[in-house]
Amino acid sequence: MRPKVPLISKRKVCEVALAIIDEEGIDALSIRRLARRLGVNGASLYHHFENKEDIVVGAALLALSSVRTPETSSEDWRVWFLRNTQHLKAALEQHPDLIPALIRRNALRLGLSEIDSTFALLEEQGLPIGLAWTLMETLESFVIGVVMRERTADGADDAEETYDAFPHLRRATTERMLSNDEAFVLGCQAIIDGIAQAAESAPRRPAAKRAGAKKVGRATTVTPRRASVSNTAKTAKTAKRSSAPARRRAAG
Amino acid sequence: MRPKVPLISKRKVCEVALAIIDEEGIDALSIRRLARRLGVNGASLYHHFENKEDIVVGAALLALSSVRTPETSSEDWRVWFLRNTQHLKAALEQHPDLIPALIRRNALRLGLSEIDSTFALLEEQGLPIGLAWTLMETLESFVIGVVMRERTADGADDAEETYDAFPHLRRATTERMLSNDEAFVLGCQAIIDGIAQAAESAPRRPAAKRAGAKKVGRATTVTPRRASVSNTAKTAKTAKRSSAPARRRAAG
DNA sequence: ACCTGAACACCGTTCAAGT
DNA sequence: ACCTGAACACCGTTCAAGT
Repeated sequence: MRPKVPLISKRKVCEVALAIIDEEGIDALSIRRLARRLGVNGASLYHHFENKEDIVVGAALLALSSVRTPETSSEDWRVWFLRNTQHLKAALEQHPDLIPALIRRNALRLGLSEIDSTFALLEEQGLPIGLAWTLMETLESFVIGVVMRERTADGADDAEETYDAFPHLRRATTERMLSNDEAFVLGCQAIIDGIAQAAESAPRRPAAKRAGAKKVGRATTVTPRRASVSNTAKTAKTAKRSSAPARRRAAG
Repeated sequence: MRPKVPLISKRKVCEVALAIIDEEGIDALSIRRLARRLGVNGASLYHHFENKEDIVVGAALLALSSVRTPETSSEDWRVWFLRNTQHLKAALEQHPDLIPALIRRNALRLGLSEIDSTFALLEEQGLPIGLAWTLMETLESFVIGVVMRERTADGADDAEETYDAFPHLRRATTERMLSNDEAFVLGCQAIIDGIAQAAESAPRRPAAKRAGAKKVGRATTVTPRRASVSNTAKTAKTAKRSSAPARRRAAG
């Protein structure tokens, strides 16, 4: 039977899905379970979502909605970019199960318009626009990696005797100088400074396009490369990899 | 019936599992499918493995076996550590589906004895042992994040007109200065240099244990500014150090 | 000890049928 | 248009039974 006002709202579905994921982990999320908790039949959800992945992505977007508007203050970009990165990390840490889904759907990135205005501000503050993508993507990658790594089991090396055979390892542990948080900030800061450094040895403006082959890294002479990076680019190397499309389900 | 020589070897199972994962993705790996390809009954696998996760981890270890022995040459650690990191990235890129399993089981790390000897060499080469974990974990995290991010769908912004509304975004794309590979090396190098920098402002040896440890980072910040992220692994630099512009900290 | 078929308790998804 | 029960084609895992 059909009620005049729909029983199901996409929003509500995503909220409950997110609750299940946060409470019991993403493996506990099944269509039937989600539907039961919504007081609804599982099949009904397919009138509102394409498939389960769609629901997970919806939950993920919900989880990240708080950090999807970047703070772009009037401070130096090195400062607010670091702070934004820390916010992203904090948000991802609250829902680490969702990271793969966010990556799959490219949903980690801000919307195009936010990116555009962010890039505008970066350029205004003196960063060569040609480094904006690198800055954003590199820090995003770092955050993803750090948060994913935090989830390691880590439950094997508790034996005190384990260290006896490995004195350096023990000392590395006991004399550890940086906490995880400090290490994270150090990494972010290093990347930011690295980009800033690259900026200094780059042409101020796209005036002399070819002139800017400076060395940024030892093994990496920077050749200005403009092949549209969007989707078609990424070159053959990554294209090969990303050619794994939606898996066919009942193909067998 | 039981043959005198077991039909199933753990090794063979992991190899076939890895083949399925690489050929069709991890979602295509099911016990029944794996068993059929092995010419065996699915239930039989449970005499050799605890569960499916165990099999996946076995496949993952197989995939990483080539990079699990670090190259520790006599070069400066900044050099061989970068190279090892690149090797790890290359290995993970060949089996990105396995990264979550590797993380879950903490299998990405080297064995304890390898870590111990790696740390020994690092200390021998002058790195304060208290920074060894941070160095290793930070770069590992970065690699994980970069490889995971490479898997993004990325298929929505193909419309040429999309960029019309976002001029900065377009220019950021067309004037992009660093390729993905270059950006990766830049990030690694920046982290390595950042650690090296932290090492310089640290006590050489655990002499005054509590003396310097505290002020290394204060929740957000790591020691004095490092403006000179050296381009090359060889550091040497230092010249520009004083030119560091008054940098504000992201205090909160 | 090792392998098997059958069964258990689940899945995601589709679809004709109801209103 | 929206919801439902039933069914389809799968899952991972267990277990008594075979040898």
